Amino acid sequence: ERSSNWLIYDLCGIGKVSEAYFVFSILTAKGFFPTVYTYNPILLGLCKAGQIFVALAFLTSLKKKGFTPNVYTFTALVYGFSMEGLYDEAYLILNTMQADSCKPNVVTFTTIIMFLCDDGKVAEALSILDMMEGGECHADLITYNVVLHALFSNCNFSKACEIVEVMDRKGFRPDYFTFSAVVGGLLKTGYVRLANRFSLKYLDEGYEMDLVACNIFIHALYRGIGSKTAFCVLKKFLTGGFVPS
RNA sequence: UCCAGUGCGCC
Repeated sequence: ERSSNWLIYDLCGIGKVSEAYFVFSILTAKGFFPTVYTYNPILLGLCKAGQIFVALAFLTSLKKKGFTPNVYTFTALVYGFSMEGLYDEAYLILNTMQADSCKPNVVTFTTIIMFLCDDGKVAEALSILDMMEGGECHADLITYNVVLHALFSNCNFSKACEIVEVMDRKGFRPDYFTFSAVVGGLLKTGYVRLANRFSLKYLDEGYEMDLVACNIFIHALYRGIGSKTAFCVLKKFLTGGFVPS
């Protein structure tokens, strides 16, 4: 049964959700008992494919058979609704999931926040963040990264500074997601000099680095300080064992 | 213990 979950998980991961569902139906027809590890990946796969209503119907049928959803299950639905811009429905899930003794967690809220931001509804996203800060479910680094990404992409620097101060006060260390969100936003909006300063600062402080961050920083340096600096940084990465894509 | 959320570009 572990390996069937595995197969279903991998099928969903490569976008073959109907194949995964097919495997699921065969297995259950043979008397196999699915768990959250079996159907959650299918539900999320459906949601990511824009099939939120199929996912809903599937969940209804699971519940009828006595299978229990968990917070991952509802977070998948929240993902699906938010992705389609159906925020009222997403909010409704937050309330109705309590009937299945599930409470939304930081992932659930961060998911809505992210889609609201991408949809230009940053003020509404920030109000959810405020609500979290006032409640028992606190924002984590990913939540802040998502919000900073939106604020820097929209040149809302004053609010961004507030957030950075809150992060600092709470002891959250920025990571390469934070910096690529910040530098990427600055580059996109034309603040090349600022993007350079952030890049150099991050590089100086010897934080962790990955390919995406490397691309962004080299792009920033290339457009700002110039190709020489960018090339030096690239060279440093290459000799450090980085494999460019 | 096997399930969920964040960043560049290409498509």
